[in-house]
Amino acid sequence: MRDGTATREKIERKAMELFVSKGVTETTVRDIAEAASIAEGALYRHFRGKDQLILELFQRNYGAFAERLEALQAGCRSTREKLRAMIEECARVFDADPVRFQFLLLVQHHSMRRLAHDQATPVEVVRRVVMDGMARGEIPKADPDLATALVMGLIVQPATFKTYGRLPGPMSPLAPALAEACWRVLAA
Amino acid sequence: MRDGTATREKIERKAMELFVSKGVTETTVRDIAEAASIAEGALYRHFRGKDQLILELFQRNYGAFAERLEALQAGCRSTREKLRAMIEECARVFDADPVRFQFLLLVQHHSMRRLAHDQATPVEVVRRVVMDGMARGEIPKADPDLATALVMGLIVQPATFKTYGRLPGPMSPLAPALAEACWRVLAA
Amino acid sequence: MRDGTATREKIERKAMELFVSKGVTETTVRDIAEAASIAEGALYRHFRGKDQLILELFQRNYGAFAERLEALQAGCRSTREKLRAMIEECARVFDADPVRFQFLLLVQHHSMRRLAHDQATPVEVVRRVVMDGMARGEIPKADPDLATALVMGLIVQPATFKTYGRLPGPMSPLAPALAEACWRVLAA
Amino acid sequence: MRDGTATREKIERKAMELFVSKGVTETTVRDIAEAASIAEGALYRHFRGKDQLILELFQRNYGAFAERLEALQAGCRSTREKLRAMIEECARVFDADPVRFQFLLLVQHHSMRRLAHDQATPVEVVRRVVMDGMARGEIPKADPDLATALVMGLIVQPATFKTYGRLPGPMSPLAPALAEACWRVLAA
DNA sequence: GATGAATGAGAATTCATTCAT
DNA sequence: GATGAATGAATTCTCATTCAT
Repeated sequence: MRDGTATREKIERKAMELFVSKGVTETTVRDIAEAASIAEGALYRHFRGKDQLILELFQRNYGAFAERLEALQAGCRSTREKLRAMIEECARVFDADPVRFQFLLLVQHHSMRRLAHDQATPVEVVRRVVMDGMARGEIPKADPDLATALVMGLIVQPATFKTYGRLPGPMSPLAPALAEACWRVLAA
Repeated sequence: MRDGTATREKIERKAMELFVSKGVTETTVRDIAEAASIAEGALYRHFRGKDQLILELFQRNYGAFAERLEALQAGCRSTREKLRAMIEECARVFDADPVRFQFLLLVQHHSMRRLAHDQATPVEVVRRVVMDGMARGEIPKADPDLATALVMGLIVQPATFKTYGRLPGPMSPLAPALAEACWRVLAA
Repeated sequence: MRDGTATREKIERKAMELFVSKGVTETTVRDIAEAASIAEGALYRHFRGKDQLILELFQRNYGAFAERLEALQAGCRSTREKLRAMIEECARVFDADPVRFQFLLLVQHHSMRRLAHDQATPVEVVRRVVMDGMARGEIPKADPDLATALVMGLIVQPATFKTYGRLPGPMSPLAPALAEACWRVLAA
Repeated sequence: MRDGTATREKIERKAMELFVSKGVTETTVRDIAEAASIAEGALYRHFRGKDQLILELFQRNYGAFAERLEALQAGCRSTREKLRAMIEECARVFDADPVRFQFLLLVQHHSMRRLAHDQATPVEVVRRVVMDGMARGEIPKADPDLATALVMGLIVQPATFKTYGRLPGPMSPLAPALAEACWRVLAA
């Protein structure tokens, strides 16, 4: 294996899977190495340590996710469309790679503090869309943070239910209903 | 502290505080013992071990919380009132003892599996209220699990925002707005 | 073993012995634990880690040694007597506990930086005696640092020779010769 | 660098620098490879391993140093001149390449055992000069090992002081004073 | 000859739990 | 009942060395 990139990606994937299924602290470096079929020490050629692996995994995915949401909302005219587009994207990501989505949910509070201050986050994108909607009069004025919390809750909690088997099947078919729920919550 | 009960309660309280502030795995038995001003070994006089402490803490509080919600909803006529009463109770609990509320949020997925199968949970209480509402025609028929997820999201996410400082102040003043949001989401 | 003091002292002694015979980095915590007949983890109840063990061992012994030299020189009238008293003490310490002496020699440069700045060192005591002697006219004026180096060399190198078996027998019988050598080097 | 010799020399030099500044055990093969701008594995093309690198470095330099001292003393008539010439050479070597000098000081005890038994050492050269001086009546008869230790101390300790910054400037200007000190120590 | 990914045998350290006092 | 020293297994991480490319 001349190219370490393949190993690195295998580590990342297996690590995310284990973090999600067992918990971050409960997953040992040995677990990850075994799952990736490499020796324990090999991991350290690719990541400075477990912490940095977690952080890097989080930063890259969280940032990319935020950017995708940002691009999507920027391509929509109305606030309602923006919300729908973002929710659809969330559902798409969840279905395409549930582990990735759950990983972000899992470590977000722990890794958030160590995030670069200028890095965009999905929550901030949602918050900005909500505030813009209020500024433009498309949504009645209200506490933007509470509104953001409500929108996030309507997305995150169904995803959590799906993760723990309380809701069966893929997420995407629910997207329209979630978008509708968001709109009802925000609209007068 | 002539009575072992006082020590036991101190252990429980300090343990919850540490679990919430540092994480469960990150909190050591020594941490708990120090915070409770007892020797490490003394903890084992009151609990079989760390795991059992966590489980017991979770079971008792989760169960009691579910019972309170159950009693409240049973005392209300309409589904709308039931929801409002439950949300107010959640907010009250959060404000009265944020640590306890956050602890339940924190370990719910981890400890859930080991829960006695017949034990009631807050989620089940909410789910039953929602289903009853649909059966009674007070709420339009829809997927009851999705509906439950949405209601839970509208409660849990604001609490999470408060926990991480994204939303200031106590939770109770938000209760009416959350109840209203729930109703809009559930109603046709 | 209710009292941890005995264990602690056993750790300190065995650690010094191993450090001197194998080298500091080459001595593992397991080596020390085995030599002290305790489990590896037990060491950490007495010392925060290997580094702190080394530092504490050094600080206490180096400081105590400096104080003994200081007290001895203070009790002497002339510079010549001061030097002789200090050299005799060095030889006595070497003979009474060669491991301790060699340990100080071994880690002095490594641990010196982390020494509290106000802590006295044997080198400083010697340097002060030399400077006083020059100020009082008992020794011809010269570079005090070079003079200190020469005196130290006349003590340390024989000790090193003894350590590596180039010089047999105890150190104390050599003390008069070393004191005489010092005086010749310093005197006009 | 078309010639492997250049690479080998770069490895040797950088290794010595690192050994002196960080310690031998604390210097990793990777450290050396990085400093020498080669890949980790490439080092093994030139040396069988880290240990052999150290040993080779030591043997060659220690032996060459001994030979230089031997040649110098052989070219002098009196013991006093021999000592002066050797001390001047030590100072010259120290000033020309302090790292090399310090490296020898550093690993001498560690590497000494593995030295070929017939290889000359600087200590032995000094010892022979001292013994000859006694045999010839130029130095009063005394324990030749002790005398050797004293001479070595008067050279090594100032070098150590210089290494750790206790004595400023180059070593060569001190040579006459050191030679004088040696003579006083040895002479009746 | 060079590269650097991979190995695997430890290294230091942590921590739930036990147990002598 | 309480104490805290001791245990021992597990964890993260290091590093000399090997080897496929």
